[in-house]
Amino acid sequence: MLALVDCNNFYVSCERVFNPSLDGKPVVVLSNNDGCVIARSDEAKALGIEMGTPAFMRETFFNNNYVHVYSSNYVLYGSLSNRVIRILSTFTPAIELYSIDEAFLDFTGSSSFNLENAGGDIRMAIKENLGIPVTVGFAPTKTLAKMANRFAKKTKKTLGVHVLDTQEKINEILNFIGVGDIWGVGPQYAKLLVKNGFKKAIDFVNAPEEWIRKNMSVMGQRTLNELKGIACIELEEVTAAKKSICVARGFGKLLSEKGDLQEALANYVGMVAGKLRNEKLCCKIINVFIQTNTHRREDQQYFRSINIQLPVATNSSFELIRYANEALDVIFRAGYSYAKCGCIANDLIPETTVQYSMYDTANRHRDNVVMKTVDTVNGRFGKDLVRFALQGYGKKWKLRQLKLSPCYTTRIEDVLTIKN
DNA sequence: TCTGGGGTCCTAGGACCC
DNA sequence: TCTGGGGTCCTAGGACCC
Repeated sequence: MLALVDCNNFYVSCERVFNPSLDGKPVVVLSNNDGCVIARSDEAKALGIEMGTPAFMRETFFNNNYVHVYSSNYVLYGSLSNRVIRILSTFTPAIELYSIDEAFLDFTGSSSFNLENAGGDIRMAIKENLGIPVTVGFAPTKTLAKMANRFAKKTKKTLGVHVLDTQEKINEILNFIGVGDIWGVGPQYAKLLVKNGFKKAIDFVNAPEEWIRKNMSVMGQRTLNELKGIACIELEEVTAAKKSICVARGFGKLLSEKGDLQEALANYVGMVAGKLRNEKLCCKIINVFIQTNTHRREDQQYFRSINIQLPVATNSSFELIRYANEALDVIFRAGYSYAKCGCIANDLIPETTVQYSMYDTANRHRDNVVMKTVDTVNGRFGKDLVRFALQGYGKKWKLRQLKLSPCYTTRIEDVLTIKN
């Protein structure tokens, strides 16, 4: 049996841990740049606030309904996520970290104990130690465990735990859940399925396999098997090596000066390089892209990206910033209002297996020492004290984060003070 | 009349996930 | 004025090879 443990409204719950006055009130958390709603409390959902709603369109509504609005604080959420995982690890060592707020746990072989009780224990441990509410779904396959979890959240009767241990219980859910709520079926496939008469998950399960294979590729077929109880998606206890690392951001406002884009890009590339060093990886290819605001139909649109093949794989900030800047020279066109740019590192290899070149002109040993020192200094002060020239101090591109909560668990100045 | 077959690699685009 | 970011996988089509 597999369990899927999923934190309820995770980002909102994190905000509530350090601000209990938010309990029972409508709370939303916004995406980067305070763009759209990416997490909602139950009360916010009840008000009809949809996932992905642009915040600026609902500002009056938020004010009129006393909705508490927060910018996303990924440092805080990441830190609490680690603590959730630590608690989950005490229940079984067989665990896959699926996302910041979800984990699959394998209870195969422990069928002797009561799963309902085990689910209740998990919920209580995380609630009491961290103050975060979670929901647990048990089932023989990942896709069914997802479904059990979703069912537990939707019905409320289940007290946050649902176990799919008989075909009758599985059928009950398949009859209840719409195709769009199946894990692996997104909006496009949901539309296609409904158009062809498959409305509920049960219709999907009974659909002809050839039709699924033809219209939804092997992924659809896999989902079909998973729903029939045939496990096709393995538990990945070891986090797979990353295949790409990306940093891309919309700017706080539109930019048309090349210098401003250079500065933004240099900062994002610096972040990519930092992530690479963190994971002890180097990249052989970087992709740089710039784009205008696609929502503004009235504006001239421009999108362009370019791949740069590096002579020697690297994770050095100055080297990558230099290449990215050359890439920008190629793709930049004057006369557009740019809204976003980004850098993706591809073809990642471990630091230790970099193939050097006879014709290499860079002093890699020296560069590595410099980067290590920069990381140490910046790490100690918790911010980018040491910066590269192109990264500048203009910050015209900077994110809007007007409603950011403190980093309660990771920054000493932000630790809560208890009054006496 | 008849104009090969089998393979690899790369890229762009589309789907999905949280 | 303001519309997220970071990932994965699959497929089709084109270029190229012998």
